[in-house]
Parts: sequence; structure tokens; C-alpha cells
Amino acid sequence: MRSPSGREIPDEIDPVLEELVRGIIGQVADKWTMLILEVLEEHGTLRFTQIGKLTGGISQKMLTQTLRQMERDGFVSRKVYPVIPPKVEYNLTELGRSLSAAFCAVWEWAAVHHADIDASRKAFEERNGKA
Amino acid sequence: MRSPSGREIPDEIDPVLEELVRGIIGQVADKWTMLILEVLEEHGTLRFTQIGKLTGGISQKMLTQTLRQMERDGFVSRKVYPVIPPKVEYNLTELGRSLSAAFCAVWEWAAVHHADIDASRKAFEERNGKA
DNA sequence: ATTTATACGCACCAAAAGGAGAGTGACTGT
DNA sequence: ACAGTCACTCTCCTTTTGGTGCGTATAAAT
Repeated sequence: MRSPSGREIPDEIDPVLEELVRGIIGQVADKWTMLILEVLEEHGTLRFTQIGKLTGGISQKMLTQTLRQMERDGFVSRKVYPVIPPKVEYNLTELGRSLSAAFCAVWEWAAVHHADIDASRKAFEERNGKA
Repeated sequence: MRSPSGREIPDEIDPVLEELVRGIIGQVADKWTMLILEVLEEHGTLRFTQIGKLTGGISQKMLTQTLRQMERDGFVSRKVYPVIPPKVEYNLTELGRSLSAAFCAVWEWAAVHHADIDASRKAFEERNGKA
């Protein structure tokens, strides 16, 4: 399914917006982004290491990276105190809070339906051989 | 905390459930999963190659892989017609549709706020050197 | 004088994701 | 006879992701 010349997909909806939105979803629907969003939503203003602890299992590298992207996208604000040792506070912007609210439905869904998923997986593995 | 669907989320979250839910989110918040979910929601029953075309830019490998996982998780049903050339129909299950509905808020959010993100990025890059 | 604490940046490396392309099997249209 | 169709699977290869550990600045605490 290659398309060397590019355009063969019929666009029934506005393709530009569609593409834009997809791009955003692709970046935003990231594991760490969602987790950090939730942690900040729940705890309010937090410092770097606190976020790391509350998120759980994230490396410093990923924490920095994700936080930076979120700052760039305008989901979090970053306040640096010029003290030593360094102190940086993060919290959600209005935009970040609205995104968090949008994701809320997904969290809720997962909480409600995890048992269904589990059951489905078991059934699937029983139907098909499980090597 | 309120969600668009109007239900409530408990203030205190059971850590075990929390862990479970995070695992699910990690797998479900996947670019291709979300995209396929959307095309199936929008078009109803579809065949393999049709999904590929409508999704756009997905390789056969990823399409197969994602579809398999979605079937395993119980989001799509897969109906094989024993004919030649092969014919396989996919469509959303009830569970899949409910997930799609949950993601709906995120899609809408992206559609509404993509301009904000764009503006934020421009501002960010202006603030921070890119000399 | 040495250690501790904080919020990173950087380099290196392993693992995973994912794309490209070829192969398959049997039937159907030319 | 032979190319075309569909829904894959398999192999090879590149790109991306992400973890680990080290370095840094410097004031306060030991």
C-alpha cells in the first residue's frame, strides 16, 4: 500500500484540519504526557523531582523531555527560582487543565472497562493458540 | 472532577486500580489505535485495505498488528469469509464504540485548541534561542 | 573540608518501533 | 497462460525511544 505520487485517499472531511488534529493527537496521546498531566492536575504546583516520584517509573531524561514539550505546547508553566540548589515549579496552565479534562473521559473509561479488556484477552488467547 | 459524560470520578483512587488503568492507557493511547478507532466509528464495517486507505500513511504491518491487538482487547470484531481472494470484515464492538466515545472529547479538544498550541510553540521558540 | 541537595544537559548504548519489499495461496477475469 | 486480487506473513533494515550514568553549580549543613 504505497503511494509514491502521494494523493489517492479521498478526503470527505476537511483534510487540513484533520491532518492538524492528527498531528496533535499523535504528540499528546503519549504515556508520560498523560501521566504528568494527571499528576499535576491532582496535586497542583509541583517541583521537578516531586513530579518524578508521583509519576512513578519515569527517568529523569524522559521527565525533562516531556515537561519541556508540555511547556512548549503551553500545557504547563515553568517557574525558575534563581536559588541554589535550583528550584523549579511546574503547574498546569488553563490549556493544560482543559486537556486534562478532555482526557478525563478516557481515564474513566479505563477504570470502568478494564475488566472487560482482561476478559477479552483471556478469551482471545483461549481461542487462538497461545504459543 | 466531572467529565463530559457527566459521571463522577472518585476523589481517592485505589492504587491497584490506578496501576491497572495506567497499563491500559499506555496501550490504548496509541496513535494508530486511535486513528483506526475513528475510521471504524465513522464508516462502520470495513475491510482490511479500506481501513488502510482511510487511516492514511499506515503500513500493512502496523495495520495488521494494531488490528490484532484491538481484536484481542475486544475493541473490534473480525469476520473472515472463507473465499478467494480472502475477505475479512472489521467493525467496532460495543466496547470499542464506548472507547471511541471516550476519545471523542480529546479529538474535540484538539480541534478547538490547535491554534493555541501553535501560538504557544511560536512564542516558546521566540523566547528560547534558536540561533 | 567534605558532603548533600536540585534540576537538569550530555554522551553512550540497548531495545523497540516501524517501514519497505518480497512471498503466499487459490481463484477469477482476459 | 497469466496477471490481478486480498489479507496477510516474513525478513531485513533504519529510525526512534528511552535508560544509565556522569558532570555541574554553589550554598547550607556537617
